[in-house]
Amino acid sequence: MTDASGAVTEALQEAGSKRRQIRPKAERRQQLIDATIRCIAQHGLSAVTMQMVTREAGLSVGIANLHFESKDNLLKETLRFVAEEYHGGQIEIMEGGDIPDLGERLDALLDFQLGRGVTQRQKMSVWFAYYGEAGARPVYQKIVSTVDRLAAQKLEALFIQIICEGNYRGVDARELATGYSALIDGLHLGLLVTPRELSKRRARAVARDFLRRAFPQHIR
Amino acid sequence: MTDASGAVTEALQEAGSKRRQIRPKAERRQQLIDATIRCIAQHGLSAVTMQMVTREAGLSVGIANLHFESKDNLLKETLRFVAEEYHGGQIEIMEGGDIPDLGERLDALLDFQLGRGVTQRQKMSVWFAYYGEAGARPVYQKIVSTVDRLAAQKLEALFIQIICEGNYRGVDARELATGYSALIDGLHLGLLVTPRELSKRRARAVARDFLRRAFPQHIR
DNA sequence: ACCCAGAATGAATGAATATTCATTCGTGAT
DNA sequence: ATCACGAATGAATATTCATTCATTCTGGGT
Repeated sequence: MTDASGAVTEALQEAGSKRRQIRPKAERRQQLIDATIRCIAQHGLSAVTMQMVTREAGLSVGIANLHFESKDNLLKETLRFVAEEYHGGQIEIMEGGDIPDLGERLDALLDFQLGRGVTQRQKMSVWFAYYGEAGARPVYQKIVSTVDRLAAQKLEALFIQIICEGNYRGVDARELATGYSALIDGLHLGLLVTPRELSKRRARAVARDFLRRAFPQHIR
Repeated sequence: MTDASGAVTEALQEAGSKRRQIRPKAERRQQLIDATIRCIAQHGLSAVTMQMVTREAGLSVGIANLHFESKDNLLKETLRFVAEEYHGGQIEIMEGGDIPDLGERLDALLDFQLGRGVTQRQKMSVWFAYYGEAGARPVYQKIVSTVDRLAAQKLEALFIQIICEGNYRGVDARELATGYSALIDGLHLGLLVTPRELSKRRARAVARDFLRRAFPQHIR
């Protein structure tokens, strides 16, 4: 019976019913964060309103202030979510217990960074919307730099392993890691702002080229 | 006498006098654009108000709508100014009639892109604030991609010259240009968001390294 | 000296929006 | 079946902000 009533509820909601649903706090929070991401991507950070977000989430305006205390906080938590999702995925690959071959691991990283999931316009828009405000908002800066630092360390560690394994000379792991990260960021930016000039395919080729120059034995 | 009265006026204004000054349209426009840049850098694009901009410019609120027809337009024109300033400077160097040596020209480009003028927080903030909104605002996208395309062509042309001169093999000018542009963008982003982790000095070193790998004979 | 075109002002207006809170209603416990 | 807790609602409030425009003032032309 539960299933049936669930289906009915869903149908009613899609039809615009105002049937009220009580759900756990964590679920509502995620629902609102997801809606916020969609709104930022579609309308831009500066145009996002609470009404817009809650309508997108199919909820009432009051709910946002119930689960997050303010709009500011909702935006902050949304950034935290996106940042952790992106860097978390990266870090998992870089630590990569499941991919022993270092060359393959690099490829997996590249796939993640320029593959379907991350380069969806939605996520990129959100990412850069916050970067744009970071100059003026220390809170955003802190959230981003915290996860960023960790990812940078992991990347450097991976590069060091590769340098050892390949016995590469005259290569500074740290500098290379900085360059690679910057390159990926720049490519994301290009994909977002000038998708006409830069295809995903080409972005991947460019990044791969960078790695090939540095680690010719690992990237063929 | 003109000079003296100018000095007096300035002094009065600094002291908070409300003495009214009539100035040519072009000058007022620039004054407002400059104020807008400062406001975006300090408060973030989404927090900028007309009151804020006009106060920063030392003018009344009405004036902004006199010279630009709306806030939207003021923001659009400000982006156009910043974009043209940045790309104009770049293009001038790349065409570089005054620097015949190609290696030196590359160095000059690097100096411009990661030197004092461009990497001032102010300019970078503005730059990325707009990028952040570009996903949702076709107008911004168009302004940026127009100047971007031109700069990309010039860079490619310069790289082709260098490849010929150095007789480099297996290097695709277009792909390299894409990579270099993306790298510079990414470094700007790093300088803006995580200045603690990335100094200007290191950013320069990273970019130089990229060029050295590609054109070892030209960059020492 | 005096005009007056039009630059500049800023109080007033109205629209947009974050936040509040009195009320409603679903749900699990009894 | 009933209750009571608290999740959910959305109309109302207070604030902020873009835009307008009646008025004031400047400076070049006569």
